[in-house]
Amino acid sequence: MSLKGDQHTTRALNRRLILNLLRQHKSMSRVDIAAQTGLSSAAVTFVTTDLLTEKLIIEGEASRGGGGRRPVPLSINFRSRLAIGIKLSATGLQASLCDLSTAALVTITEPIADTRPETVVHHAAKVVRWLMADPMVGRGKVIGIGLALPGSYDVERGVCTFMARFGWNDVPIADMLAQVIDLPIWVDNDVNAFALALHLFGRGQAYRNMLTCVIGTGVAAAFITDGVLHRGARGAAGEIGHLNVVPDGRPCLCGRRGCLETYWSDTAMRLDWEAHTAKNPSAEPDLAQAADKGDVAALALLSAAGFGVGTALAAAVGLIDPDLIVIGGKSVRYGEYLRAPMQARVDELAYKSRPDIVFEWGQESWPRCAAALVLQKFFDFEVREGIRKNGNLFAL
Amino acid sequence: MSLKGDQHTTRALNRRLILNLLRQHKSMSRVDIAAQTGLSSAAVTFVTTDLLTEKLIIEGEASRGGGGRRPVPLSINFRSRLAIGIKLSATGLQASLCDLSTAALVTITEPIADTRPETVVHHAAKVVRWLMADPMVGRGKVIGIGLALPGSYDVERGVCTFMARFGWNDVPIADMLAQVIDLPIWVDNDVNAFALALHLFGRGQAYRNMLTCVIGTGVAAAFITDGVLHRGARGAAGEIGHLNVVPDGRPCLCGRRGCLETYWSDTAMRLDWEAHTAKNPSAEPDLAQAADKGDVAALALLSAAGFGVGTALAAAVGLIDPDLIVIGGKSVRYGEYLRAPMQARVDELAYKSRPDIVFEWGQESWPRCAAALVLQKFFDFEVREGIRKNGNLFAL
DNA sequence: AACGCTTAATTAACACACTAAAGAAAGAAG
DNA sequence: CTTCTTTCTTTAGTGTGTTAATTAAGCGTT
Repeated sequence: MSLKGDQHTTRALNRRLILNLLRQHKSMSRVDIAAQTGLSSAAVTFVTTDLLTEKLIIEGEASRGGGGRRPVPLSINFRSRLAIGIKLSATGLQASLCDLSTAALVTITEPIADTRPETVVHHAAKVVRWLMADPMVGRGKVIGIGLALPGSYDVERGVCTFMARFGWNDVPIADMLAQVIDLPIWVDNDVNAFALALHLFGRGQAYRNMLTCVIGTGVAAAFITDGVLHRGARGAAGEIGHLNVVPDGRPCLCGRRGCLETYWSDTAMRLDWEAHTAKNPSAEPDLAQAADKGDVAALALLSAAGFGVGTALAAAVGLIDPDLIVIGGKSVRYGEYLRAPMQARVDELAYKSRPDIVFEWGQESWPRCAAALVLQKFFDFEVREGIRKNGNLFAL
Repeated sequence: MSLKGDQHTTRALNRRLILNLLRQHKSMSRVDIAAQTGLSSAAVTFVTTDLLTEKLIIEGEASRGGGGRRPVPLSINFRSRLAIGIKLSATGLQASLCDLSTAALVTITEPIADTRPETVVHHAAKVVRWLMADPMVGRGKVIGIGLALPGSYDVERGVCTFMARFGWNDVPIADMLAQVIDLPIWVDNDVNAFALALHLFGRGQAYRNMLTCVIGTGVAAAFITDGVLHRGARGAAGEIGHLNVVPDGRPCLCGRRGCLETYWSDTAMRLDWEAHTAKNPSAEPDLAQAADKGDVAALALLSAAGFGVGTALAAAVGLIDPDLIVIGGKSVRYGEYLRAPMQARVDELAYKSRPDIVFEWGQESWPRCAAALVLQKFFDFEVREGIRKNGNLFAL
């Protein structure tokens, strides 16, 4: 589905261009924007006055004392709109009210009784109502809800096609939420959300090709190709956790054996370490602290994990040729003990390119990534009422 | 680099939209186009009269006898422009004069004395002059030259970054050719060209996500993500031939050991079969014919190859989630003997999606794919003089 | 054969968003 | 205070789209 062009398209294109420019460089004058975009200064005035009346951007104080009228710095008014990001996991929901920079203003967690879609919808609606009641939330300020799922989501059809840990198959979760929440809802796979968040505001901002991987309950990847998140034909792209690494190895939730994530997910590593400490009562019970103390077994475990994940990443690097690899998830706390062997393995196997691996994760990363699902639409598309109903797809 | 919008952008967008619609459905009336694109019928008239005066499309005879004025079928005038595609390989050049459907009108081969860039440029220029002298070539009919290289090419910088078999490193081949050929020149990796050709006119036309793999002198992949060829950060995407499949295995041209293509490239299989027939003089010397005759060793070899390549493809399938896998290259002649075990292995390992594998290859595939590099620009961009110098990038 | 009905394609009137160029605003320097 | 410089805005003109009316082309009925 290619893009049809009319006047509104032109304006939407330039609006997006300017908004994204301001997102990257935090502040620019109108002439700077004109020079950077190739637009005439008049056109910049037209678009920016629109954005100013919508309060989406704000004018700063002119400074710089070189001769002539001083340029007025423009910057995005990050607090002008808010987004709610919800991360769904087996333990429950974690939700944040975020501003346009994905800064989390309020965060709450909500346990869920069971994993049925109806239950999830119920709790999600409750969480949204709670966050919407915050005094920061003015009329029309929240532009949408982002939901990040630990499973496959088909954006075209709007259904969660598969989520092993929840037993979901073809659940139209977006529609179900839309029945109880009167706001635009954007759903996607959680690692896709991570990739988008990094591309919009994180380390990946400067790069057009990026590979991301989250090591937590499982191991999953996602990647940005030429500045666009690649979701795959059925929204199933980024699968590396179920790569077979040991023929006839440990049984996996997916029903097969020897999958990578049965060995090198954060959960698997924690269980392995627990088994080790059970046999060696003198060992430090926390893997990260044990590594810090120089425990040889702990270092060996993390080194093996780095080697194992690095091997899988190297294959992905050959295929995708990313500028950068970003790792997220709970395992990020192991830091260099995990990163260094991973980088070494990628460097060893990589043929033509050797991208850097960086670790990036925080307490509120998941719900912030979920909020990025909303912001992605905001910065990439025209934000208007009815965009969801508007049939004009904006995909190239 | 996002797209700036002005009047010309709008027209270019709609022009491209209509041109691509006509490329896919071979013939459509103006109302059909209007309905499909969402454009008003007036706009369609404007654009199509432009295209008609440029002789890019032609009106057919109205037929259909249902009441009312009969629609005039429009279709692309495939012979109105021509493109020259050149495939470079260690043995020499193969070049074709192609029409807009990549149909090869004339094909020639030219051996090269050595693999130095200067030599290649010399022979390429000679081949172009020869093809341009064809009586079919009218003034301004040839819209460009496409060159497909068996190595990595960085489209942004315009240099061949790496080509092992030729000993090339950072060779600015496009500029070198531009000095002796006065036509727009588009260079890319050969497997990328294969993927583009399939996406434009081959089996991949209906799909937005496709994985392609060529099994010939080496083994290499390329993929289309969301309708766009993914080239990677340094133009090095699609590497699978140098995946390590046997630790400390056969030595490879790349300097390492155990690479996939040292076992399952067409060349490697042929050599293996030659070694086998040397020991078993009664065996059929041609591997494909031996398989046809039911030779157990031949079938085992092809089956192992299918298993080996299938294993690598399965990893790529998990990552990319393609609609379809298309295999090209000399090995396509082994047909089902190779395809069936390959498909079986992908089906076995694939987690969420099991795309079909199809074989597609012909005598003139390489130069036709090279010509597709030119046509891609033609159908994706506005065709105008000076497009190469025009700084307005058209990438989303 | 004339007339009306239907569908396709074109034309006319208007709207919108850009560019180019002139003008206004805001500060610096003489 | 005037003049210069630079930024930003306004105005006039162009291109491309939309809607609505018109013309074109064929079929069927009287």
